[in-house]
Amino acid sequence: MEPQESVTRSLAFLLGKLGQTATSRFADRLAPLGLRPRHCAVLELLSPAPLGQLALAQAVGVTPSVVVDMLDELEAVGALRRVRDSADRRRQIVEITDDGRALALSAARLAEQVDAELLDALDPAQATALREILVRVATAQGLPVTQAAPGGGRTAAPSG
Amino acid sequence: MEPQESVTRSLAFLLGKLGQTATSRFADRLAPLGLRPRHCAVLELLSPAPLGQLALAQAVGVTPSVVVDMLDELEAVGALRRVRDSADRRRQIVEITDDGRALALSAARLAEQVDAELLDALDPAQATALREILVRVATAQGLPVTQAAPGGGRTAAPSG
DNA sequence: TATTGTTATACTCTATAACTATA
DNA sequence: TATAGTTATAGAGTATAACAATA
Repeated sequence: MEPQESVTRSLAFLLGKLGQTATSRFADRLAPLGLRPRHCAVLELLSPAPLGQLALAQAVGVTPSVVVDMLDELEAVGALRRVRDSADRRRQIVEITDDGRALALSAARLAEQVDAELLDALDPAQATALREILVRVATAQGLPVTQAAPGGGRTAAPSG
Repeated sequence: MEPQESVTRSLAFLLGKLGQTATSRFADRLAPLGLRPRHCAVLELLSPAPLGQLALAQAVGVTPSVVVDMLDELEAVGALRRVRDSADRRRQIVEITDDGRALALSAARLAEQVDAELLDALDPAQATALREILVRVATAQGLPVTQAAPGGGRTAAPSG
């Protein structure tokens, strides 16, 4: 890559500022649901199968103490359950509820609305390219990204 | 654009999480310089011409009280000067110094290092496409982006 | 002694509101 | 009365460290 010699045109800065905008807008739309953006990743990662809290923390990419708070809030809304592991009583298995799945779906639709706003300046080909590239970068950086939906639509995990 | 029905694959979420990563890494590299990411935009926006603090706040996209802090810190490092406007003594004209220009340049080089890390998973054409698209989105969203560097920007891809 | 989850705490970033000094 | 800048403060988001229960 050639020298840009400009911070405001660097990916580091653009992603940071754009991410701030995107997150803030998403949070606004999510508020009526009683959710915040970070909660959504938890729900989605729990969707295919239950997880312990430490595994969840690693998957979401936050520190365990943050998971405690998020789980408290999501449990209060009825989006998930903490079940004590009978085999190892230190562990809690976190399971998503039907309400949680419904919330995750609503959240995904709201995210699409924000996306549409952000993509306003782009033609469809660029919009598609942008999403593909970002998914690739995010995956390479170890960030939580759920499996691609085959056929471009539904999330079809090996449901449990 | 088709429904994704996934938050973690939405632009809103991807940009947020990626932005967080990018900003944090950039901040780490910037720390030895006594700068943080947001300072860099100030220096760059001041580069072509001095600005008053309110104009600067609007240009950077933060609230005026934040500008005060940033300016205090940048002034302490000798990166800029606040000059009282003799025509309107309420105003302060903010001017970048030679040291400030040098810092801005160093910062841009550090940003490039972070970019290289982030772009690791992409081929050159995708990397170029990503930057162009993000600049376009950021500009459309009213975020601060300086003019393209003359002579020093492109060549890499057979950009369509 | 190590590990799971929790609590307490602190730090960063950003915004709002009240204040000052000019106008 | 309005405006430029400042101060004080509060909120969200994240991280570290100490702690309880269990292994």
